[in-house]
Amino acid sequence: MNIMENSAPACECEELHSELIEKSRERMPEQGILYDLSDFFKILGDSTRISILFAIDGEPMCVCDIAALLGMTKSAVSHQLKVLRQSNLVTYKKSGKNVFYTLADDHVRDIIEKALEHIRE
Amino acid sequence: MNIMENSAPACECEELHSELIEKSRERMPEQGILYDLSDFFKILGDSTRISILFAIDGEPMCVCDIAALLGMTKSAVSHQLKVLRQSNLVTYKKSGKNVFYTLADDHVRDIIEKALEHIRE
DNA sequence: CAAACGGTTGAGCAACCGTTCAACTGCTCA
DNA sequence: TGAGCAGTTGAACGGTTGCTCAACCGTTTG
Repeated sequence: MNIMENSAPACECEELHSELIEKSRERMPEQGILYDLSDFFKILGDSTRISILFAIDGEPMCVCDIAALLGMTKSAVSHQLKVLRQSNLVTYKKSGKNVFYTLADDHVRDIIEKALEHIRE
Repeated sequence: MNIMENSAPACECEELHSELIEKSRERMPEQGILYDLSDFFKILGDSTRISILFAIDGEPMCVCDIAALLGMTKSAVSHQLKVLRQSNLVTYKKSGKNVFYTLADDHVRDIIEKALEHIRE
């Protein structure tokens, strides 16, 4: 089932340019992809999480240090690290009492870099 | 007298690796940039808005057609278009009763493309 | 072993956000 | 000129989300 063909919350207007709509429909990625995409950006759409990613880019850091660096509680940082873990943006390595977090993926660095360019334009 | 006393919302733990923290602090972009960055990703972090961007990529579309394509009300689409307009991700051109929206920027296409690669990995 | 510390977790709360609804503007055409 | 449609807007509501707080787990150390 595709969003485009659903009958649910219908548009209340006539289809003015049905050809345009049809062409656009063919170009659209499938719904699952769109959700994955927005979910991915949702993760990056929080200043705490972005900050964490910058913090651990370069050298692994433990929760306590990240918390100190960002001026936040361990708990708040840990909650966000969980989100980043679940979306595979970070990995970790336990070492005694500490847990060191690292960027999991170079892709993410690239995307953030491109977004930085866009912002500074 | 507490050593940990500082202006920011303090972390409740000792600074275990203060050198690491200092180095990381130097690498960090300034806070304003971090906010701009997360604000940008926040815009992309919604499936409706991402869908709209895909829809109008290629050929300009009017609100009514986008609504028909996505199975949403004109109102909902218009609200999201406002967000996209305010963050300069889309531009528009009025033509009679219609308003045709277009992608404002190639940067955005690039970023979404990179994110797509990441998701499919 | 018990105390201490790093880290995680779940519940709860407040702020935020996306949709709906209703009212409105402005353009077009009969 | 006025009916009708495209589009916008603001208020309101319901779901989501990020932080706090308190309790907890696992490792280290005295």
